[in-house]
Amino acid sequence: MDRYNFKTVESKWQEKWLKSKVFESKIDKSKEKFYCLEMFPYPSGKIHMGHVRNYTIGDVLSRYKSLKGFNVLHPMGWDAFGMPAENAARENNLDPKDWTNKNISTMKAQLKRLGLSIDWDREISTCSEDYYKHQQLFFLELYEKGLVYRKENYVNWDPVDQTVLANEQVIDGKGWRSGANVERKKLNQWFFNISKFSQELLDGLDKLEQWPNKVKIMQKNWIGKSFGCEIAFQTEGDIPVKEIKCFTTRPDTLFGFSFLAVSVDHKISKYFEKDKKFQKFRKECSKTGTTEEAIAIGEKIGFKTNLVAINPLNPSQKVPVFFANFVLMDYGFGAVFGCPAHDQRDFDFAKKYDLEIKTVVRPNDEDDKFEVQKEAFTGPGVIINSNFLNGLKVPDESILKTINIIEDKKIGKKKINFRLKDWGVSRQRYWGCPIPIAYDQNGNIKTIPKEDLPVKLPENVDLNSKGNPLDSQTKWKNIFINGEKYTRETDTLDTFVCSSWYYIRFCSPKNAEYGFKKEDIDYWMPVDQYIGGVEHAILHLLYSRFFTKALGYKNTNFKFSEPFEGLFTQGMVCHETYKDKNNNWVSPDEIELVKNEYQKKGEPNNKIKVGPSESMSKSKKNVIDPENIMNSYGADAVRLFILSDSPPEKDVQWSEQGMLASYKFLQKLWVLHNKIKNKFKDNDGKIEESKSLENFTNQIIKKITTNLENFNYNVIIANIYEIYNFFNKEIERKIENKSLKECYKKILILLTPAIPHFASECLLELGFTDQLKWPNADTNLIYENNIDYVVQINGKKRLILNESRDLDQNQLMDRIKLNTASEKYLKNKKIYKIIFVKNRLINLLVNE
RNA sequence: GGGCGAAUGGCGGAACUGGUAGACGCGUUGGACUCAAAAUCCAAUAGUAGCAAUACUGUGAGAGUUCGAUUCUCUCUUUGCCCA
Repeated sequence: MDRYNFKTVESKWQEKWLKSKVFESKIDKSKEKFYCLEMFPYPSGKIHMGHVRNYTIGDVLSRYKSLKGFNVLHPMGWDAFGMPAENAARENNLDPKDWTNKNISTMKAQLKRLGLSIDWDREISTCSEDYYKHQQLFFLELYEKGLVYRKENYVNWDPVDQTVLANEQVIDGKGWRSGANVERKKLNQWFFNISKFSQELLDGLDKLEQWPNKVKIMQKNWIGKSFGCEIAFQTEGDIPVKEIKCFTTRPDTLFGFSFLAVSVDHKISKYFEKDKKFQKFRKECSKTGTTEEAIAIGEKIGFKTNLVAINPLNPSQKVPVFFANFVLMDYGFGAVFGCPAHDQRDFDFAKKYDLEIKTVVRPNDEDDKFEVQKEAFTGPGVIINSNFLNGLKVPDESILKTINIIEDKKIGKKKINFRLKDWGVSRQRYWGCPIPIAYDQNGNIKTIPKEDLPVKLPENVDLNSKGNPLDSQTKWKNIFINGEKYTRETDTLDTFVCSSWYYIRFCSPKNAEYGFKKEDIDYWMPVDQYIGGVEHAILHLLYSRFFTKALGYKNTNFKFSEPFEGLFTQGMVCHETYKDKNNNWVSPDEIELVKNEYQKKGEPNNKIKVGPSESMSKSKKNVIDPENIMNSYGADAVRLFILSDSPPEKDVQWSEQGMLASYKFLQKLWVLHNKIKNKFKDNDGKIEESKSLENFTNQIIKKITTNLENFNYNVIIANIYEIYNFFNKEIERKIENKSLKECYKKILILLTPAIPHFASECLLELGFTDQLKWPNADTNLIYENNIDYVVQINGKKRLILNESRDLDQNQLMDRIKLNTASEKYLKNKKIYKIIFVKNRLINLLVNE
């Protein structure tokens, strides 16, 4: 008997699948569709284990749904624009396009080797003109709908990458890619008006029942709806400003007012521009980033003006007006009133500048003499020291009533504020989608005529120039439209724009006229199951939701409002980290185990320190290359291992031993398969002996089906091991041939989603070449006539009785009394209560 | 500081709507095969006591609800993620 040769089997099936186009998807209205999508990869060079995990999970689902009779769409493409291409091209003196396309072909071959059930006819790449020309058209359509605009704005500037970063691309005040300290800079930028959809994006979350709750909560927090009111404060001073508007969520603390703080970018700053001290202060402020986090952590500093603001509820009170670094122009009106007793930031500020701290809220369990001491009190309680507001319950009653009073007095009004800001999409980079805009001599915006699309990226661009390489492309930049001279926009679009609609393009990947065909998206959209990393929980998913809504805006033909019906976020692939005696990271294949201790290969005195298991990353060198693993063990074994060790939503720990075990298991399974194959030649089976086989088969069908439906893919692998253990014993007995054949065929179909090459080969060997269907569990065959009844005495398990099913309480009691083992528990004792659960257990409560 | 989640053998992890805790795998130990090793196969494997049948303890800690709690409620500890 041969060993299982994964090399020939796997490549044979991969060719076969490709040739017979089994994964090609066409609209078929007689069938229910299932659109399964995994987040498409960035073509960075080679696939990594994270991809293997992500796409294996998606493949298991696609294959399962397919066998279930769904018309499955399972496409793949490339998120091909972006900075790594530009950087790599610069370092190696290449064209980003060549670099990217080379990576794509490498990675495509690797994905094919994994045996994924992908419809490669639908492959798309965001850097191809066929893709981005439609994106440019969408841009113009959104511009016409008023959802795109240009404005001058402070931006997060990455001085290393020489580009603008969105707030969410700034982490700890540093650029998410370069790690450089982010600066503030004023630039003209293109924006998508995502904030117009704030409420809709928030409401839409409630309907996404198949999304993980934590992702919905993250998005909700990101959108950040807050309810409060705007208040106009009258001001006095020697500059011509009579009023400053503030937004607040705590108008009820207005009697605790002790200063008013405005952003350095507030319009009143123009009266201070000549002041040297103010200039210095402003510079100081620009050092702190613009993120909320940077502001919260950073020191609160202020610049006192000679203005005073009047408390509208208490006109005799006048307080100083400050410029302060913790107030952002983006939030509300760029001005807040300070109530130190009940806001920690204000409290810190007041301590520093020696301002009054007046307590106006007391906790429920304190009396009216309560005073804020070391920190602000922000909890619920009762309003005090506030004249006509006294006694109101904080927060609900007090806020609503105060807003009513403020509205009555006409000093402000109710207002809802969102934290979500418009999406800045301009990037000063070459390798991105060109923005289809030009400017006339006076700088007025001119849209590129639609018939002139796409605006192609120029080729042979010098990437070594500082800043945006497109700036120096004069030939490309200067154009004529209708005989008039214009200059092209040189910014390109954030690559998040490309990934915000690719799921739509997959429905009509070759449609030349437009980004999609209505017929196609009406059938395929929305995506039934989207699978990817949780790191995209906010940005990519929010942008995609926005893009769908923007395309549907003022467009009655657009039928869906949410792109992803179901979302699954998988965990990361981790590996132990290693450091040598010099504290340098060492990769797993550079070390060896000698006498229970790790050392660097061939260097007995270079001991290795084993660090915690962390997400695989090149910088920590704890990476396992999927290609090597596939060469040694084959695709099915890798799939088996990556699914087996942890639930898919949690991190999985890569283990060489586990990987090897999966490989060995397939060999064992192959031996078993051959035993079964030989058994078919015998004909002396008996019908009675096939009962347990049928019972087991139907039970395992039920288990695997439920586990597939619930994404318990690690348990499915355990179920497959159970199959092996059972059949390996059962095969030694005499089983009726017909029954064995039927059951085993079903079993092999169950194996198909996880280990498709192996299962297909086994099915073919036994001549099961008809259209395969997912088996249904026959519940009649699952129920056994005998049940293991659990007998508890005073809640403790004492006996297990195997008796016929459907016994009632009295019948079961009789059996217990007949059982000699029960005697010692029941002799001389009085049963005062019996709890009986049919076909399961009986609990006898006895007195001593 | 706020929100969400997690905690089960040496390890990764199972356990349906509250009903036999530890499925399945790794590792470990013993055995078979072998000159030997690897591979393979068989067996054992939560802890304590016992030759054994068996008994007691046991799902981060403490309380509560219940005939019965890994599962529900409260408090706490540790930890992860997100936001501030």
